[in-house]
Order: sequence, then C-alpha cells, then structure tokens
Amino acid sequence: MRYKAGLETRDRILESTRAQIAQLGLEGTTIKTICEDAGVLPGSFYNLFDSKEQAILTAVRVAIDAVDPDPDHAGTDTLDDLINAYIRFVNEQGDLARVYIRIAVAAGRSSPELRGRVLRHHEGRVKRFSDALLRERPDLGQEEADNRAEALVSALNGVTLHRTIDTEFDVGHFARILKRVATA
Amino acid sequence: MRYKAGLETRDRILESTRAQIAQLGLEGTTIKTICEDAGVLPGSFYNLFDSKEQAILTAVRVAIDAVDPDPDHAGTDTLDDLINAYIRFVNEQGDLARVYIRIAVAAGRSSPELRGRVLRHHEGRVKRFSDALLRERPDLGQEEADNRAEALVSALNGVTLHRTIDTEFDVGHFARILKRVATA
DNA sequence: CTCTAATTTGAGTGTGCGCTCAAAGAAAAT
DNA sequence: ATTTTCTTTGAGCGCACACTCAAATTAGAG
Repeated sequence: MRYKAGLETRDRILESTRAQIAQLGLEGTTIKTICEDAGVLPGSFYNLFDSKEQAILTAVRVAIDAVDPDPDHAGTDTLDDLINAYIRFVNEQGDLARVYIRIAVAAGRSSPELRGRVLRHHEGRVKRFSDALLRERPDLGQEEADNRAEALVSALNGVTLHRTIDTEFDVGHFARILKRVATA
Repeated sequence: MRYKAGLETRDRILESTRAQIAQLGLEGTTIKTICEDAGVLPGSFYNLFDSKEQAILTAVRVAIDAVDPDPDHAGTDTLDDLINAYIRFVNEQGDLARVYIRIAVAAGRSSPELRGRVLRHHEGRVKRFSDALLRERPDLGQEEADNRAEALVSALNGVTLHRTIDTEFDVGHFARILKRVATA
C-alpha cells in the first residue's frame, strides 16, 4: 500500500474533527486544535484537505449517516425499530448526535452544500418514518401518515436539541412518549 | 432628559444586535456589522456596553421573553392559547424565534449564564403547558401531564428548529398536529 | 452665552484565525 | 545504492476579530 501513512493521518484528522465539532461546535473548531488533537501540523492538514470546510463536510457525513440505522433496505422496519435505533444512536453516540443538531442549525444560513445535504437527509428520514407508520396504521392514510411522520421527526430533533443543553435529559423516555402519541 | 441620546443609541444597538443574531447566528454577529447597522462607531458601542457578550445577553432576553405570551402566569390559559400564541410568535416574529433556537443550541457549551437562563425558561414553559394540559385533561394525572408537556415543548422547539433550515416549513400546521396528538 | 457633562469619533492595539510553501525527511521502487 | 515519490515540517502571511482611548463634538444646565 503506497499511500498508507497519508491515509492514516487523514483518518486521524477526520476523527479529531468530528470530536471537536461535538465538543466546541462548528465555529469553535479550529485548524490548530484539530491538528494538535491529531498530532499533526497545519501543513499536513492542507496536504490532505483543501479547506477546513471540506474536512468538516467529510467528517460530518459520518455523523449524518449514523442517524439512519439501516439505509439499505426500506420496507421492513417498524416504527419501534426506527425509534429504538434513534434512541440507541443518541445514547451511545451522543457526540455524533450533537454534531447532527449543530450542523442542522448552522446549515440554516451557512453553506448551501450543507443545507442541501441536511434537507435531503431529513426528507429521507421522514419518508422512512411515514412508511413504517402507514404499515402499522394503514387506516391513517398517506397524508396523515406523512404529517405525523414529519411532526415526529422534528419532535425527535427537538428532544435531542434539548439534550444538548441538559445532558441529564432522558431522550429515550421522551422519544417513546412521542412515538406512543404519534401512533394514537 | 439628560441621557436621552445615549439611551436611543443603546436601543438602536440592541435592535441591530437582535437582527444580526437572527440572520447570522451568534458567532456570525460582529461588533463591526452591529455598529454599521446601527449607524454608530465601535467607540460608542463600548461606551454603552462592557462587551459583545453583555449586549447579546441583553438583546436576547427580549427574544426569550417573547416566546412566553403571558408572563404574569394568570393560570387561565388553555393549551390552545399557548400553542396559538407560540404559532403567532413564530410566524410574526420569525427573527426572534430563530434567535431563541440559536441561543438554545449555542447555550449548550458556551456561557453558563446563557445556559442557566435557557434552562430556567424552558422549565417555566413546560410547567405552563403542563398546567394547561392538566386543566383540560385532569384524568391524565400530574406525572403524565408533565411528561407530555415536556415532550410537547421539546417537539415545538424541534419544529421551529426545522423552520430555521427550511423557511417554507409550516410551523403552525405541525404545531397543531403536535397539540392534537398530545391531548389524545 | 458659558461652562460642563454627555456623547461620538476613528485610528489603533493585540490576538487568533485559515491558510501557504519552500525545504527537509521518510519510505518505496528500481 | 540511488532515484523517485510520498509525507511532514513550521515559520509566517494577510485578515478580521473584540476592544481601547485621547481628542473632538454636541447639547443641556446655570
């Protein structure tokens, strides 16, 4: 393997970037702190990435994808599966969850690239929830299922947002309440 | 009135600060842009405020308070009143709503002052919703009402958060869905 | 009108940011 | 062993930031 060392350094930088965003937010993350954490000097960083933004976009893709438990097959998940996967994700990878929310907020007025990615991902997530809900409650009809799914996904984001502020907040508990109430 | 001019300048700066936070976020707001918008030079800013943070805290108090329709806590609001007031607030004062969400997210890891203020406000809001819900549905019991209120308030924040990204998003529509579902 | 306190001015400070690049060093290919 | 390719180095650039202050200006009080 010819580029082995370079790729390892790249991975280390991406991992540090992800950690920094979770802890300090998008704007609080600097090249300097990333490089210190990764044990690398700025020069190396810019041999492997064109810009800070590119590194962040790359690191963030992992976080966004991690919200979705099983991107391959849509069609067999129950609503419980989806909710439980989300709860597990938030509890076990709190850092990434925080990244996801921070990105979502920052995406509002920052790069269109990020904004587009977040919106697309949101739509996909809503569709998954809607499909699962409709399978469980066919009587609701497509429109009502879509509505409830959209509300549910936004509500889950809200719960995760609150956990960003209050780390004691029990996301699982309230996610289950939301789920119960969405299927009522 | 002796300090008239100074107070007017102060108001202008606070108004500009609020607008800047809504448009550019906490970190995107700079002394320079605030001063330009307010038609003032940095020197004047620092005659009226000790720091950027102090000005932001002052400006933000307005936004946070605006989320709450009836600070005197008369205890007569229905859940519909609270929801409708929130919808009206988000639609008519989208800027302030955006400030509120941005502050909430930034509050996670920034100044403890802001964090505390946001948490206290959140608790107050939850209590309001819980009281109203219990008045409407006494059969739920205190604990269930508290739970649903907490979930509802977080969910509303999530819906507003999403509107930060997608400005076409109909907050009122989904807020009403959440309300319907919370009282089910 | 005069004096004085309130207010504004704007050039200037230090700091930390994202980012660059010529050169040195390490590892693989020949 | 030598050449070539990959990788790291680290001082340093320009810039934007929050913030300062002595001096000029304005306007209310006596």
